[in-house]
Formats: sequence, C-alpha cells, structure tokens
Amino acid sequence: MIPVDAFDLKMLTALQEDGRLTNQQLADTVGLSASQCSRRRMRLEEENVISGYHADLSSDALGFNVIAFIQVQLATHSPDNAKKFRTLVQRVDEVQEAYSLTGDADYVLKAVLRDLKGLSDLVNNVLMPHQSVAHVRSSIVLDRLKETSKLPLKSALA
Amino acid sequence: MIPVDAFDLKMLTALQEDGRLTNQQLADTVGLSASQCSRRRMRLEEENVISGYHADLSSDALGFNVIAFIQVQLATHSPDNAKKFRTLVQRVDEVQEAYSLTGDADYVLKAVLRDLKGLSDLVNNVLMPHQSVAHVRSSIVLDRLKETSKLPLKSALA
DNA sequence: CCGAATTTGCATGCACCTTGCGTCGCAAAC
DNA sequence: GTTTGCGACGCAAGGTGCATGCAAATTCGG
Repeated sequence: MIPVDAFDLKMLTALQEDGRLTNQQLADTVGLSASQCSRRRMRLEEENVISGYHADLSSDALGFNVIAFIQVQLATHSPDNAKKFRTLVQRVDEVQEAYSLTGDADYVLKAVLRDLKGLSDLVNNVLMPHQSVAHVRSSIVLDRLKETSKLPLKSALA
Repeated sequence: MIPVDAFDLKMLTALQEDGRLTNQQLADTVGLSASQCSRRRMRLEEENVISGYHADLSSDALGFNVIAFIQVQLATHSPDNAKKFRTLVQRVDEVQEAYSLTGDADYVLKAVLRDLKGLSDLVNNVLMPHQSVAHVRSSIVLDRLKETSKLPLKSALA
C-alpha cells in the first residue's frame, strides 16, 4: 500500500476539511515548511491518494429541494443487462451515487432533484422505461442529519 | 433566491469539477477576466452558494474497504430520542451520511469502514447499545457504480 | 561508525490573486 | 432625448503563494 505517514495524515485531514488551503497554511497546521507541503501534496496527488478537489455547492441555495433513494431491481441478472444499467446510471446527472448491495434490492441510487416532478420524471421517464429495469421503489429524504464525504482518517496508518 | 446567472453557472460547474481552478483558468473557460472571476467567486462563497472546498481522498488507497448502508429504527419517536440519535450520528466519524426517509425504516446511514470488523464494531458497540436505538439492519456495498457529489446544474437558472 | 539515500528548510524566480481605477451600458428620472 | 446613478467589466500594480535548486540535517543499512 501507498506510504502515508503522520504528516501526510495531518495534511489529508486538513485538506478534506478545506481543499484550498495554502501550502503555508498547511505548513503551519502540520509543522513542516511550505515547500515540503508542496512536495508531499504533489506526491499524494500523483499517487491518487488525493483523487481531486471539488467545490461543495449548496443544494438548497441552488434550488435542489428533493433528495431520494431509489431501489432498483433489474429485469434479469445477466452481465449484459447489468452493463446497460451501469451505463444508464453514469449518463444521468441527477444520480449522484449508485451501489449494489447485499440484501433484497439489486441497486440503490441516490438522486438529487429540483422538485417532486423531477423525481417523477426520473423514475417514470428514465428508469422505468429502460429495458434493463424491472422494478423501482423510491424513498424521499425528509431530513438530512449529516452529509459529508470525509473519511475517518483518525484510524489510518497504512 | 440568490441571483445566479449563466456566468455563475459555468463557474460553479467548473469548480465542482476542479475546486483548485485558478481564477485565470476559470476566466478562460467562462469568458470573463480573472479579476471578475475572483469577485464573483467571492460573492458565491459569501452567499454560501459555494459552501466549501474539499480534497477528495481515495478510500481504496487509504484502506477503507467497506461501505455499508445501515437502517436504524429508534426506540421511541420522541423529539428527545431523535435529538440523542442526531447527536450520536454527528459524533461518529465513520458515518458519512444520515437521512430520515419516507417509508419503513426511521433512518438510513452510510458508513465507511476499514473492514468488516469495523462495521461490526459500529453496529454492535456504538449503535445497538445506544439508548435511542431499537433496531439496526445493515447492507454492505458490493459495487460502487457511481459516487459523486456534483449537482446537475444544467437545469439550474434561479 | 561511516556513507548513501532520503527528507528537510531556505532562497528565488515565476505565476497568481486581489484591489483600485477608469470605462461602458443600461434603466430610471427628469 | 438627455442626464444621472448603478452595476459590471477589463486593466494594471502591488502583494502573496508556488515550485524548484541547493545545502544542511537526518535516517538507515552495513
């Protein structure tokens, strides 16, 4: 596995909190020089430990008022069908996350939509008509208790 | 709602793709000057349309091999109990997302863990013993088809 | 204990960011 | 129709941050 020491962990922790930290700020928080932080950061990016930087936009401010989890069962479990579904999911921007799970439903999607009509459109005009899909059941998010993409790095020492 | 024009949308789209874009790079892609991008970006941050910037870390590279969805039913539906659960969820770093949904289960959590033992610990030593929790059912992610936090901005013109 | 390799801090040249300033265009008031 | 006020724009300059070369310090194996 990729070498990550205590300095790296501090840097990663700081950067997943604030992705625009200056090398100097980073240096101050982890206890290294700015040049060293620059070098280490470049290494972490090179090794794909840091896979990218993203601005986090407010879904509320931009009018995305509906989040939904959608459970999808495929028509058949053939590899061909699975591939078709995978392609569909990649293509639809409203679907932020898609997983296959142990248990009942084949797939779970998380979708972000402007309103309930958007959800209806997605379910009835995109998912349901698709040849790979057999059954769809959606649950609407009533309350967001927590929403982050930060990894619990405290336990990590590769 | 907050004024967001076509320039802003282009900037937001670019920034949620690459959060470390330079104002000059931004200027080149949206067709404005760098100074103007700087000003608009500051305004978007001020208005909390851009709520932050984050480094995206590779869970694989850092050894987080298990993702799980956990359905939780509370012992009672009292506000007091809900608040206790909310606090618990905030405190536990392994829980990245937590929602209450329409439908059967009270809450759904998404957790990131180092291994199955980590999941077991979370379920049996953190969630189950907590006074607010009555029932827990976890599903393990077998495959990640898609995982992004980008909003589908193409449709947005507030 | 010594030498090689790695890591670090410092200095520097270059790129970038931000702010002030003058200009432009639009819209309301006259 | 003209004027006036306002907001947005680009340009330029001063300050800041970044990345690379280099030498000192540290680590590690023999």
